[in-house]
Amino acid sequence: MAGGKTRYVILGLLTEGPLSGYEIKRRIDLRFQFFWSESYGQLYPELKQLTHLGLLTTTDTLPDTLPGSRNPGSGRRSVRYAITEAGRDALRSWLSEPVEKEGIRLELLLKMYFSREAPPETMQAHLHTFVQSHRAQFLLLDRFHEELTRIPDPDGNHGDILQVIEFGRMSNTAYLAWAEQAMAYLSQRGTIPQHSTIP
Amino acid sequence: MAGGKTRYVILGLLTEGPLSGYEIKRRIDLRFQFFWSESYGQLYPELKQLTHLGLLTTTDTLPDTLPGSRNPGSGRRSVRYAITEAGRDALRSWLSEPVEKEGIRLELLLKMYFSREAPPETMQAHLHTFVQSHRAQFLLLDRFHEELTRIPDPDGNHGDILQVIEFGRMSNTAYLAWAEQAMAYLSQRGTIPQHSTIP
DNA sequence: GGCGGCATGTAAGTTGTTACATGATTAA
DNA sequence: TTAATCATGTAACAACTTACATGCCGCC
Repeated sequence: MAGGKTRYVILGLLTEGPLSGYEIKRRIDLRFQFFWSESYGQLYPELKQLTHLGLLTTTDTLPDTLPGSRNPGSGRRSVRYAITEAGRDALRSWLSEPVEKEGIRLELLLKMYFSREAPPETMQAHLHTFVQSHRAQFLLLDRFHEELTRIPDPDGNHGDILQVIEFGRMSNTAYLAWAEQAMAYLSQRGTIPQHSTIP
Repeated sequence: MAGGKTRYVILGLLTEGPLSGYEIKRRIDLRFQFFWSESYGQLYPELKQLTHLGLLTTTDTLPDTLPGSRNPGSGRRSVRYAITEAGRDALRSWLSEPVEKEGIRLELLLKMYFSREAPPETMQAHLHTFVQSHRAQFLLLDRFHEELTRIPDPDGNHGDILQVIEFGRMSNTAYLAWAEQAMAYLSQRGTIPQHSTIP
């Protein structure tokens, strides 16, 4: 009973307006990248099930349904999903339920913990990759933030999302600061051999 | 091919000395609590398999094998596992492989993102729980740190572990700082209704 | 005599990933 | 014409959790 959150990610995203499965995936990859992920193998079956449960409705955009299209008979097929009132209820009910225990798994820390078994260069390389990917995350965060500010927000609904971005920024900052420290430690450890023999 | 890390957690932990399955579980729960978790359902079958592969050896401590025991025939049964040279090789080889992409899933942020669908009190309650659990994590981190300093470390091998603890402290600090900010935001959002009507 | 901690294990079920299959459209 | 992106979907597999079953030991 730990999983099954895919459902609420979908429902939540659709409160912003109707989307296709592909678009949902893209939003998750771009916006949620630093705290969530979903695969098509989860997404599509769940969309089907949610529709079956009446929490979503579908509007199948067929090739020729686009009026005034330059090239008739064109236009990619796509299934757009929209949330129903029942779907909104399900989302709200989930929102009020307590957050389940988070099960984080950071392989980097596992390797750091056991790294006395390996030369310092190994961990330095891992940390380097870590730093790179978290620096890249900052850029994605900025891009998302920019995107958000370009969308008008009369009722101040963007505040919650801004908080999420803030989380990304703050945790990333901490991760990078730590990585720098750890790098310094490793280069120092590297110069000191097993047991210092004073000549 | 994403998982299968359980193996290396076991192998790594056993570099510190022989342990029973139960002790391994306990160490993971106490020391790795903020970045890793394992269940018995993973642990025991993996121990069996690793032994089968020759990466571990077992020493079954049977009730009457304790010499000089006050009460003969007593002593709990426990299977102690020790790492072999092949096991060490496997661990070292894994250490040198690149860290796989981390798949974090923070339900709290998901809820924060969609929280405009719920009253501010909901998120405030979730954040409260979040703060509590991360404050508790600090205590566990301190306990572990203390435990570590009590163990003599002639060759300076504890440095790597200290870095892991440092990660825990720094990220926790960031999480708590963020939570405070988010709390402040929510109480302010709470006082402002949908659209401010100036009388 | 019962509870909590020590200790080992399994079976069933759920969740999630990967790889594959398919095919249209657009731009180089 | 070929690669990239859009787009939907499934089957097989791997990983992981939960709940259960079992039993000893020491303490209150």
